[in-house]
Amino acid sequence: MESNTPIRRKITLSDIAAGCGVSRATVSLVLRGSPLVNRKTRARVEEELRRQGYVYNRMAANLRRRTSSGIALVLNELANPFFAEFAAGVDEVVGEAGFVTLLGCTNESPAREQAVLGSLIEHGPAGIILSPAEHSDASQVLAAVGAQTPLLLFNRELGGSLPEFAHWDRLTLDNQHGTRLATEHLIARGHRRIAFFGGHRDSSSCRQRHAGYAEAMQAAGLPIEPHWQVECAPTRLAAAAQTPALFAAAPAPTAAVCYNDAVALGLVLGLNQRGLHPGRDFALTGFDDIAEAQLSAPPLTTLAAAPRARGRQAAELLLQRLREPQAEPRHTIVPVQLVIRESSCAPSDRS
Amino acid sequence: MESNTPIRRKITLSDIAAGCGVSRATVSLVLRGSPLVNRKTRARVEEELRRQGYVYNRMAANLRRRTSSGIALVLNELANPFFAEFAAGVDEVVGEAGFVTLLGCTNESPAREQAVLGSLIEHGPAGIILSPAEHSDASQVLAAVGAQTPLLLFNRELGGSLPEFAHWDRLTLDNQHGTRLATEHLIARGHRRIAFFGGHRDSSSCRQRHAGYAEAMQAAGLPIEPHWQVECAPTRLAAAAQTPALFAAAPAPTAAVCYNDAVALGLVLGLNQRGLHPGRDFALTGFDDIAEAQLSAPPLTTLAAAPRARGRQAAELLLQRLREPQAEPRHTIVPVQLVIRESSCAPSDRS
DNA sequence: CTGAAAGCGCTTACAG
DNA sequence: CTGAAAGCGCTTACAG
Repeated sequence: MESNTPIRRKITLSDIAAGCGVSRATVSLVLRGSPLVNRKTRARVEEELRRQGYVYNRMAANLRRRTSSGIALVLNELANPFFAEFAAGVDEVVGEAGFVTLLGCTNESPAREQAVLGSLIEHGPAGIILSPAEHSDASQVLAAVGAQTPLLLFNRELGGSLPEFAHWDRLTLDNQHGTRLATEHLIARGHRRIAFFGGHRDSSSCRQRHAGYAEAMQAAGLPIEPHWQVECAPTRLAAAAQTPALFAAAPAPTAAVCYNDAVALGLVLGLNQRGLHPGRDFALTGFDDIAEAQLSAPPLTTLAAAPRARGRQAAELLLQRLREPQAEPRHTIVPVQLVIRESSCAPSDRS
Repeated sequence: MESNTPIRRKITLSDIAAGCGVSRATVSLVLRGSPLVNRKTRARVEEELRRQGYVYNRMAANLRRRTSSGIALVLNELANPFFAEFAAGVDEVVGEAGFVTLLGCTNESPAREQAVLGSLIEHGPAGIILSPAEHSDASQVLAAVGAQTPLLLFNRELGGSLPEFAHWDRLTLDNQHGTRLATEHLIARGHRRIAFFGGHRDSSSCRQRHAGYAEAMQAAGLPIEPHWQVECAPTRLAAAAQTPALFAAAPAPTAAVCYNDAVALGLVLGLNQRGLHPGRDFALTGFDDIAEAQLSAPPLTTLAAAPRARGRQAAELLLQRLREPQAEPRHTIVPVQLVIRESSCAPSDRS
């Protein structure tokens, strides 16, 4: 609650009014571009604003008008290039609309998420874009932000049940359809023993991606061995370390649908360590199309979500909500695009 | 100047005061943790705060106290992983100190930088951390932010001369020393024909990195051929496209110090296209140690700047400045660490 | 220990 | 077309 910092005296409306012999009201009308003000008066005031180097105090104006010019952006992880691109997209649209982005990172900790939301909400943002931390809970979030402030949920579902009266919009990727495409692609190339690799099953995006994989396998009448479904943290390191689990029992898979690109790149490392050449004797796909994907060896077949465009979209959805507070909550599901590169081009006949 | 959005009625101090029969002043004292309030009164007020779901309006408080709880973070490029990590570091420290981060991206455009700074300054931030856009000019920045708000310059120098009365702190990487280390490393491995590849000479960091290279070459008594100094945009694509320029004339270099990792990875591509194997028949180094560096083929020898730590450091320097507004402006130069990986291990005898 | 009053910098009916 | 007055939600001397 503490920890602010004094700032030095600044020029105010009163200084300008005094400086050119009009009332504060008139200066305010000039600032807000009102047509009521006489041209000559306006010119005089504008000259004085320039002369004294006036800077508008938007916080004071917001207080008086009971408005807000901030949009809070709360991310589970900013260092991840996917979210960095997303944030850049959000900030573009937020800025174009004359708002300012209030940033908060939670580092995947629901406790930090509570703290961050609590701090941001005190600044009275017009709306919130939240990409929840893993295991973040709907009722906790509601307690932190209240039901007044419009909120857009991005990327993940919240745990617990979303209270009816919280009209939150959602923007999510079509995870399930994405991995279904990837799996069908591998099947079309002749693979029959396909693994699902990486991620934690308690994350909603992982469950959805796994479901798309399982769906495609079932539709093709292909069985799924238990040891083809390996969980691990969604990082390169963890994925490299877990690679042996795929080959712990016979029959070994000839291909893998990975939870995301980080996991896929880790699997590439793990395969290399076993003397396998991904793209030649093992096929794999990722998810996200991060910058590294097209540069890795081999280049990664993956699912592109266009994170910057998603950021712009998220901001636009939120701005729209601000315009129509009463409209029905919307759930926007974004299709995801299969980008075919060499990593999935291994033949399946290496059985 | 327009474009705000109405928010619904919220619980205020007056509601709480009325709700438990005390004055607004008393409630305020409770909120700010004053020891003046009777225990029983405090308990009653706190209960009422909870009951009504009060949320503190920090903007109103800031206005009255003439304080600010915002730190503006203005970045030339957020999508770049280096700056994403940096931003995450800044936000950590800013949040820990009870401030909130106001984000603005400029996408390397001085015009957008002006707009972003203009918008942020209206929100009265306590301080600003600015990583300038290329070609951003000191007097422009000063015009946008004024001399009142403490500003910390990160990463790049501003064009034009910095007015004396703007006491801006600076935090920069020791670019020159970094590339000197890289060049010396290549020389120690026996290379004598070493190129400096990528970047634009009108960026201050590029000039500094080139100077470190030239310094090491000169110290070793090695000549520098004109065609070993190739400029290009600091992207993979541009670097790949410019690779042939290194080999346009004899004698060809056997190694290159690259402006940054993106350029180095592009050079890797360009070399591959010529049938050369970096790390085997050509040695190269990068700068930044981005995540891809250790994963590329071959892994990249590079200079690590630890961007998240730099972000924390930048925020701490700014907070310190807020505590001591009158202290002398500081220029902090951060050493950068040589991380040796396979890309620089090509022997030099392929002449 | 508590309350009445003034004021942060703005905006907006309402008169004139 | 312009000004006097009230008020956004808070804080802080100042009395009592």
